[in-house]
Amino acid sequence: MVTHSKVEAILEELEQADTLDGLQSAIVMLRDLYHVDHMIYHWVDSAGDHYGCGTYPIEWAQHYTEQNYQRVDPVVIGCYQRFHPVDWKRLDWSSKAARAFLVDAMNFGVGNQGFSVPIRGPNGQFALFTVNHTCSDEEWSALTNEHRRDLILIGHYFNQKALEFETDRAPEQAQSLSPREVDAMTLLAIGYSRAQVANTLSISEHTLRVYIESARFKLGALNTTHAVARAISRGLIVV
Amino acid sequence: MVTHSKVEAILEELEQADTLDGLQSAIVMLRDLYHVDHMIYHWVDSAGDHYGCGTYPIEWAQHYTEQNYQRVDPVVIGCYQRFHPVDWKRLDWSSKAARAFLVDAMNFGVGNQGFSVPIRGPNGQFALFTVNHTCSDEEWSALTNEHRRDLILIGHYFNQKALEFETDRAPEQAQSLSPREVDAMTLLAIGYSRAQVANTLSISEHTLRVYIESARFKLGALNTTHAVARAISRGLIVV
DNA sequence: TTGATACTCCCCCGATATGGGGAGGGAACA
DNA sequence: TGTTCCCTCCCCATATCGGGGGAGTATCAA
Repeated sequence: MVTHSKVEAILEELEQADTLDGLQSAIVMLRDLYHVDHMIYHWVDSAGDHYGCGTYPIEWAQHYTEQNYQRVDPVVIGCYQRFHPVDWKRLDWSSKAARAFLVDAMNFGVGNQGFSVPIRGPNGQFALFTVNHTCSDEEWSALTNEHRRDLILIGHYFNQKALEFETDRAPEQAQSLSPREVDAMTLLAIGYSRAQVANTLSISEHTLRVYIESARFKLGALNTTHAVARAISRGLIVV
Repeated sequence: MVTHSKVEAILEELEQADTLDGLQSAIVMLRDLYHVDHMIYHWVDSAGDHYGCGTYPIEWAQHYTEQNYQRVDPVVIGCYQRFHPVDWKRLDWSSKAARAFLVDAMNFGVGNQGFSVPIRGPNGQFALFTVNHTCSDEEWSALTNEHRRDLILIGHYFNQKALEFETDRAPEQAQSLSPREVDAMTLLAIGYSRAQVANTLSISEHTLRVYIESARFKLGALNTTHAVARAISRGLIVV
């Protein structure tokens, strides 16, 4: 049983943490406090830079990365489309790749029950805070119902800390797009060709190119598709 | 003073709510419970469709919309770049437009103290949950420190409800992509050219084209950029 | 067994996008 | 009053994309 004062104390301590080691030991403490097998916090993004901490065996974490499992992991895919925390049982495990992934995970010591909190930050940052355990459905349901709100808050504070540590990675984030650039990106994102976009905006195609290049530069993108992708995931345009 | 059991009760009730009126009356209750002048929940969206409820005078809400104040509102701008809730005093009010906005707001009965929780959902959804009051800095600081976590949670549950009501805006079912198609879309989304993607996946460029075309077909996309944009906004890939 | 779905490979060619330049006017901000 | 950013327009060469063909493997499920 976890009392609210305990949760408060944990959050206070989390707020004080100023090293990555502090987060790692915090998550171990949390796991013990809630009497679960595993607790994990990690960033999700297709680029290489991962950040996370938790109690999964390192072999599994490595294997996950090597296999690029986030591409097929139903937890990642499912949470990315949701706002509320979700029990793993409610996710879509029907695909072949998903079932293979699950078998693999359990071979590495991942438990049969899971509960994950999706967390979103500025600039399209996305992270997962997950609790994992081996037990019956009934026990798990009782556990998650009781601690759901604690877990939301703890995930939130965890993410706050992680953002503070990783502040160096998003230095020129405030780069916003000009109205015309937003127009251009938006129309490209809905499938218009350059000629169509230029026509829609009633400007020459040459002018349009300037906007696209400018947006590409601001977004640090390598090409138009990349720029549109970044604009969407940073929430600069809505499609 | 607000006890945790009260917060729990509120959250429970919030979860039960099934009408917009339910949210409106909930927010009035919350305002009274926390003894503040105003409490507001609203979506922030560059497009036209607003959604929100709260206790600001309707004149102010209308005026805000008419003046397109979200473009200059330091609360919106500041929260959009932050993850943690923020006291209005810590925002940047230095611009001329911001000061004019503030004067206008206070003329409409908006209090001098504010505390806003940024909330992010899938597909770039962004909302604000705000508490507003008139009092001294010391009182306000005590109030926000005491209830910060409650407000994060309440904001979260409010948003969850709002998303449920607005579920109609995301009707299209996600036609899932094959692992290879996900690979292709993901690599394209991070700026790789067709040749680079093919090389990275160790397949011929011709094969890659088959995947891209297949994904484009499944996503109903007109070109590669469109396909990537759809894959991202439907949560099929993570960038 | 048959059918469906993924995954892999190959040809040609025209349409389109990209990247490298340069240049001028206007609004806003300090 | 100058600097900075935004909007607008232009040329050219080449890399990339998109559309049209066709064909073989493997796995899984009906």
